[in-house]
Amino acid sequence: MSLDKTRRELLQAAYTEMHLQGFQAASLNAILNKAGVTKGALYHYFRSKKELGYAVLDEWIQPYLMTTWIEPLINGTLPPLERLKSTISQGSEALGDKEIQLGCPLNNLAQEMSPIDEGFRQRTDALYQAWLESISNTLKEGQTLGNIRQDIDPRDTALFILAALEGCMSIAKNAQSREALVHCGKGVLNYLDSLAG
Amino acid sequence: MSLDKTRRELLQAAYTEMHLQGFQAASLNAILNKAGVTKGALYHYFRSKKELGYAVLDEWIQPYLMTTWIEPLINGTLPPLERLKSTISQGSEALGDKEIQLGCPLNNLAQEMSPIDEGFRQRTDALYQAWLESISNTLKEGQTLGNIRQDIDPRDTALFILAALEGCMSIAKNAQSREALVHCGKGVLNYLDSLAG
DNA sequence: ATCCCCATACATACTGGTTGGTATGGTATT
DNA sequence: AATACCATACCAACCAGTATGTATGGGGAT
Repeated sequence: MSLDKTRRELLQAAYTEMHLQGFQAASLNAILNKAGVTKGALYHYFRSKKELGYAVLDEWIQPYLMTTWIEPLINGTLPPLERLKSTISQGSEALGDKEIQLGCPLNNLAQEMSPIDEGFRQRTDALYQAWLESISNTLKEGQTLGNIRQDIDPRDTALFILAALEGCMSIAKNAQSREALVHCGKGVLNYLDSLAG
Repeated sequence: MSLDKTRRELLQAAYTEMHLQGFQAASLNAILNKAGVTKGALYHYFRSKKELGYAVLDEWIQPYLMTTWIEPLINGTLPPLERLKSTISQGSEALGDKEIQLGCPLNNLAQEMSPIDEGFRQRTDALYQAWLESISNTLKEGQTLGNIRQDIDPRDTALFILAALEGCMSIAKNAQSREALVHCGKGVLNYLDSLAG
């Protein structure tokens, strides 16, 4: 019976290294060092570097996205608009300084890999679609409840909110500054307020 | 007398390759092939791959940013809010399909390199600051003219606009879709309209 | 005008190191 | 005994960078 401990440590090490260096620049030897195993272990569990990268997306980044950004929108008890605002606030505040400097891992991979590898692109796109749908549904719910303006298109608005969020992360990453993230996040929250109706 | 034709072709080839693959994954040999020269030429004009990357930012990306995104804000004759909207519209429409798929070259480099190389980070940050200031000044001008709301902070708002713009580019890049860019851009323009006052 | 001098502007060939990937072998578990 | 699990050793390909060679053209001396 296997607990796949080695596999999990490989995934974690790969995630860390990819988050720091990007996928292409992430060295397998560096990952192996960090995980404390050797090439034999790696190629026992994964057929190639690319499949390791796919697994990081499927088994590491996706769960994080679900639990801290999507599920609070689905399962939350607050009114829709407040639920959106609190999810964004909490998600941002939960970020450590290092995570701000390194940026959103999903966005990083999407930006780096989507033009050059279809497998990565499909995965990142699927995650964005799920995220988008959770925001869009929350907006729709607010519209039926009557406390979100009726004249906005939920999908377009959700797309814009998502873009603004990722943009804030990008700005903060480049400025290497939590303050930039806070200022930019304030803009997002102000925009959300403008959706009340 | 030298027209630095070789140097310019190296810069252009490096820009293209970096735009497609990213800086780290851009192969010098691929750049040399594309430019039609050899290593001797490259290392005659640039001391290292990194300095070539810096030069691409300084001499290729910066001019593009200035002429199509910043100077229209400074020299434009439209009223401030319309000037912002038209600059954004025109800048977006000028993008070819390939450029949408490959994303904003400034954002690409910023995302990839800012956590791991201070030289890149300083350059991309300086460009973002210049961009930010041009937007911020346009907002201020609108406030003094009275057709932009007085209760918004120009710098914070400019930061949010910039984040939203870069976010739209990111979303469109990952979706590989001009339609996504258009929908998302609509959100930006709507937001800008909400600043009128 | 012509010779030399030498810097500029590249091309060619090569280096040590790293890359992702493989082949093989051993060991523990079932 | 067979399979899962993983370490070691090795590979060709590629990497950025360097050492060296060479063609060219302009400037000064004659």
